[in-house]
Amino acid sequence: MKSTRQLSNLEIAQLLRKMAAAYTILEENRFKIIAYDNAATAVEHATSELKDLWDDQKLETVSGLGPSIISHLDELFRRGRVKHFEEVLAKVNPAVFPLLDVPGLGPKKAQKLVQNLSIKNPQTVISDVEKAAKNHKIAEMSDFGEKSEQDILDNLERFRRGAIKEKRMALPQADKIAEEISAALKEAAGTKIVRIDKLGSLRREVSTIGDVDLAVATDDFEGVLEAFTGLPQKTAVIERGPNGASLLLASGRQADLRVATPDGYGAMLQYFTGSKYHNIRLRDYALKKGWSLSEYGIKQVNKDQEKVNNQKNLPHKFKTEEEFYRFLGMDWIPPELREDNGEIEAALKHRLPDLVKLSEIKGDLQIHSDYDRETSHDSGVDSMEAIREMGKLLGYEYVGISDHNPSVSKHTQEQIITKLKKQKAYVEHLNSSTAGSRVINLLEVDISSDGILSVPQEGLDTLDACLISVHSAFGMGKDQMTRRVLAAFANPVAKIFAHPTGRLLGEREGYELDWEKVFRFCLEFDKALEINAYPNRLDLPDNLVREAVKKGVKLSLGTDSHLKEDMVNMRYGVAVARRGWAEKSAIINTWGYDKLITWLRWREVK
DNA sequence: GCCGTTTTCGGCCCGACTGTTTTCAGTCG
Repeated sequence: MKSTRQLSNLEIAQLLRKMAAAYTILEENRFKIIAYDNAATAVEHATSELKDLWDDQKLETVSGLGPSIISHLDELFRRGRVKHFEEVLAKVNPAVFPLLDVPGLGPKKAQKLVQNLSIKNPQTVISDVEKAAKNHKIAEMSDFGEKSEQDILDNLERFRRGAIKEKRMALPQADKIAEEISAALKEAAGTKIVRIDKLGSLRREVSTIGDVDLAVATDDFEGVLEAFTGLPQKTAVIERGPNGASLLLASGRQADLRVATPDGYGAMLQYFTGSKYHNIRLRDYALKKGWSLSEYGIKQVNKDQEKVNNQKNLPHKFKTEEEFYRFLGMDWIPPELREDNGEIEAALKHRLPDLVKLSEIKGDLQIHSDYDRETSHDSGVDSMEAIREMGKLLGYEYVGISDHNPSVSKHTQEQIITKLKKQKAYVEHLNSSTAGSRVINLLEVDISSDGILSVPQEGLDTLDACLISVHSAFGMGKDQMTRRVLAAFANPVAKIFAHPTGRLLGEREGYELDWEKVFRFCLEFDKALEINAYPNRLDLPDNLVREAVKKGVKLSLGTDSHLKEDMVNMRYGVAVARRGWAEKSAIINTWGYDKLITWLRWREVK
């Protein structure tokens, strides 16, 4: 089965959302609208490409896709278009759709605007609306006024800026801001603070973060909010309400604080940690049990609808999240799992995974040293000795030194072999003393565009093992790239595929790979995929980690440090692993030295 | 249109905020 065009999950989700918006304007049954919206969300969150699921006739395994939408998607993959969708969309003025991306404008308001202003052209609608607002045409319209006209102007302005910027931070950057603000707030508010936690995507350790959200348990809301809004890190106070406040920071980032009393803190923490989809599913479950959830606690749903007579229905309060989840009959769910990916079902059955912990990591398997400065890419700045000392400080049994391969343009094959033989002898010399962690003799080897490793076999054979990675020709198609990588990975010395998607957060999408094939290959030949903990990589991404974990593919953690101080970034690699439901057993860095070195040095018989 | 640990029919998340309203609809997170 071949479709005319590869449709990404994101494109499909956008199409479904467009349908939901169209149905909203056409005043379809509101639950049908919700169903389309939910389907869009389900597609966005799917851990596999929908096209691949369709190929395997497994679309119905995605919760949120039912028989009707699946039949439409079937048509979409077969013919590249859906007749029913086209008919529905044809009934809606196409100029509404660009407006939906403007904050504050939804389907209803967008429809009123294009209708009243007689706009038909989706290409010009944004500037047409802007012009109308400036000429005070919008304030005259019913359901709009002076204020909403100005809001539209402001939001169009934000939209223009946002369309260019809208960059989320990498997790480590957001984390650093959170640490700084927390420390300053503790300093300023002192004993008024009973507890302080991160919230939102930051607490769930998502790889990219929008705003920095914090929670404080206190009996003195005023005092804490006063301290927060007075922090010297701020450039402006954006908002200040009774239960929270928002600051603009010098970096242009926003920091939000929510406060709650200690006896109700658990429910608030749970609510604002999200994710939205986790909470929706949780409330849906609770509702069926007769409970209604909110940031203030859990209260009984009044079946008889007579809430008027029942003003005493105050919520149960929860000091901790553990109590909150226990009340619902489930285990406490680690924040990293709260994405509505099956964690609620697992928590009910008491079968949540025992997620890998930083303390279980016994070494770092990608570090660059200054041993050889004529490498194909950046060398590190610290010596192997300094790195192994740092390893010892972090409690590691071993450190994997994985410098880039010697530059091919600056060396002959013979010179590369000679260098690597020397390196091997040097590592052996280091390991003859017990000054720090054991050094593992690795190398990060470039995969050339034709799938050949940039080091001759005799050089590779001096190593304990090598990591392989793509550092050039990113633009090739999925099939060609998969062949390239697997050709290189077939070398018995190649044990770990480093930063496998090649993405750089906020800078570059990864290249495309046929993940089913890569996973199968790893299982068949006993290879590992890296979770690279470098701040702007965090690669493998969490959704692919989840797939790898499900299939039993081994994972390797490496910080890709070029400075020994960066080795502390290991915690972010662990965060990605945890978001992918990885237990200790999935990660080769949790093995002791003997087991690991045996695995690395093992060469399959060809 | 989707879904099932009280339902294959009868439900479908919660609260805040905003602006334009005389009691609520739309949007957001």
